Amino acid sequence: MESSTLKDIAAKLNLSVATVSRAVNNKEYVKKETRERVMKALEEYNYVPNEVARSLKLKSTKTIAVILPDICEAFFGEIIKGIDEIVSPHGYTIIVSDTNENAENEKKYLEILQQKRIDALVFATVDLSGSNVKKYLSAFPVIFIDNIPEIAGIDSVTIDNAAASRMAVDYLIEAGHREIAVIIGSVKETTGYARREGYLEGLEAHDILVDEDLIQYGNYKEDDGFRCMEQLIQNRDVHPFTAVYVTSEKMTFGAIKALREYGLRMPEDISLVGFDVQDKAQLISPSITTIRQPEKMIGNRVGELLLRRLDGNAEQVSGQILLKPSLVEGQSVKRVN
Amino acid sequence: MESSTLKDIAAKLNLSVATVSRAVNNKEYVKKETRERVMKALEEYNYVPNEVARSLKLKSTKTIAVILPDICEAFFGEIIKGIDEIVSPHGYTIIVSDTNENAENEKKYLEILQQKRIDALVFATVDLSGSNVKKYLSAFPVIFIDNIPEIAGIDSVTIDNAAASRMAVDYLIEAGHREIAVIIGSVKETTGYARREGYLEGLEAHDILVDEDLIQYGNYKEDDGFRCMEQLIQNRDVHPFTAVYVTSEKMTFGAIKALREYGLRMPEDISLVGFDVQDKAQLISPSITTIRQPEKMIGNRVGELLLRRLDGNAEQVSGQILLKPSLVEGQSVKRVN
DNA sequence: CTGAAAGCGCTAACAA
DNA sequence: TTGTTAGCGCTTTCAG
Repeated sequence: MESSTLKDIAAKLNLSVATVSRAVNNKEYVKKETRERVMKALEEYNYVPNEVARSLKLKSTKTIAVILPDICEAFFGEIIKGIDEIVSPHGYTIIVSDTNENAENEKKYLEILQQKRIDALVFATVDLSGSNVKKYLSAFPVIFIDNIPEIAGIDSVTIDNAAASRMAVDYLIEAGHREIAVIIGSVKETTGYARREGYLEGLEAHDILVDEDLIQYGNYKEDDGFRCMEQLIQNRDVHPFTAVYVTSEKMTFGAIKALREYGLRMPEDISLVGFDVQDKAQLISPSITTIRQPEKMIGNRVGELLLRRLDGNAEQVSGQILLKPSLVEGQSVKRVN
Repeated sequence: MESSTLKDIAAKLNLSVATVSRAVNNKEYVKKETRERVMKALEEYNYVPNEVARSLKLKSTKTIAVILPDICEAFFGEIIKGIDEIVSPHGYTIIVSDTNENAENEKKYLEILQQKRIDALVFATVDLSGSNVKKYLSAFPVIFIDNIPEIAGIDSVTIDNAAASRMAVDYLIEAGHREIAVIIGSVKETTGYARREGYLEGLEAHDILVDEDLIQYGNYKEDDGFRCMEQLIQNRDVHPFTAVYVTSEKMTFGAIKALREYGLRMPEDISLVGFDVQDKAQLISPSITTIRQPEKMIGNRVGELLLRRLDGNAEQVSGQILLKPSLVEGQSVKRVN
């Protein structure tokens, strides 16, 4: 059946659109009897509110966009669920855009989303400089996750990445390792930078000298992990190590493949601590000791921050929320000595 | 900088909104010089088209919704990417809703999305009856994926599920197995039904008698896989089997866990063919022989079908597109005899 | 080639 | 308690 408009309903009932609108939206100043007549007509004539018209009038679409680099990563899925849990009871809908890790696509989506008049944005950017997003910061609230660009006064929700590295390094040292390599992301963005800091601090705290050649830089992809690990393995005579800490899931997988390819056993020959490794089926063996982020909680915090920004009761303290990571013990680290 | 409207621009330039609109939309009947003046002003006064107003006027939001049971499954992620690849060049944006495998949430989202006036829907439903979606079939084009409810004349894109089962069974028989158990979804929806048919056909074609007790029914979740496998194992004296075919990724994981728990080795004691198993890191060992769906291609076909429906050149033949699954060989099947 | 005017469906003063 | 009116920003006839 064709759906009808407020005007249609008003005509059928010999009322004004204003009155029907009030009834529909449960506003006051509608006689009980009138309200009932309207409610009945709504059913009868199949009224479906037009959210587009509503948005135009109210200048709010009740829509929150999430831009992320790869929708296939379960990590982001959990975050989205976490956000949704908080904002959907308030009538907000989430729309997701996948950039395929491509900064140009980010630019494209940013533009489209502004045209669609989203109310707010949650952004996991791959653009370290943040130059693309700058011009939108005044158009709608933006909350960064995962990767925080170097811009002053922005909102973000992440784990304490330095602390994460500290946990990994401390754990390895505790297990008796002292020659600890690391495969890390670009230090040009805050995430990579903080993870590196934590690693350095960890060594320092235990009076271990840093060997710069044991620090390899990748770009979070599996190939990078492979390449970095390969590099480490090849330099092994000059720069020996017994353990490696890899700072992303994909790089962890790549690193493990390199180990295999070079016939190195894990953990017998090399111990490994990964990052974000999600082994939902617990089928990987040996199971991997890994740093984990509280995805759901990240999503929840983002949702709460979002609501605060959208309420606009504007206590505009920029919120750099840091959550605690955890270390999940597997069998990929060998105790030595 | 505040963004401005067509009206603002028109005022600044002493033109009518109509003319400015024409210029902005690259329509004809605009003097070249005027067009240039407008284009320059657009920049200068920071004009951002209001897609909401446009949608209201044009009665099209250029938005395609995807409702799915769990956004964390990479399977759906790939499909979304596949759809996006096709439709985004035509100006459509995708919005994703995650129902957490809950039919009530499907209902909720269906309603919201209709209010938001989406142009079309791609639906991976968990509601076998399809009763929730029926009333929306006339409101916008709906294309079903993954799980096809029993409704006549709907569009869908799936793999040939019977053929998939045939492949799995033929493969096992070829490897010398004749006592083949199966863990399958509900046969009340077409997917489960077809997968069962394929299994039965496969046995029949090789003159193997069907033992109904070797057919276990679950609901696609990991727990179901575990429970079904457990059942099979416990009945093993009376209903022996050397191989099992499991028809979803989660159930496959559950089944493997049950095998482990009961001390059965794979493939030495029991051979297994899984479904949809995505071992992106190739870290599971032994690697699992599995049926795979061509996700990207499913997405592409959905996108194409969508465009055809949206163009509305209305060759309304309902499209039940069937794609070919494939079998990826791993090490979970043992050759016998 | 350009402008005036209507209207998409809704909300919110303001008046009655 | 209800109706009238204006207007959100845009597209599109139709007239000039």
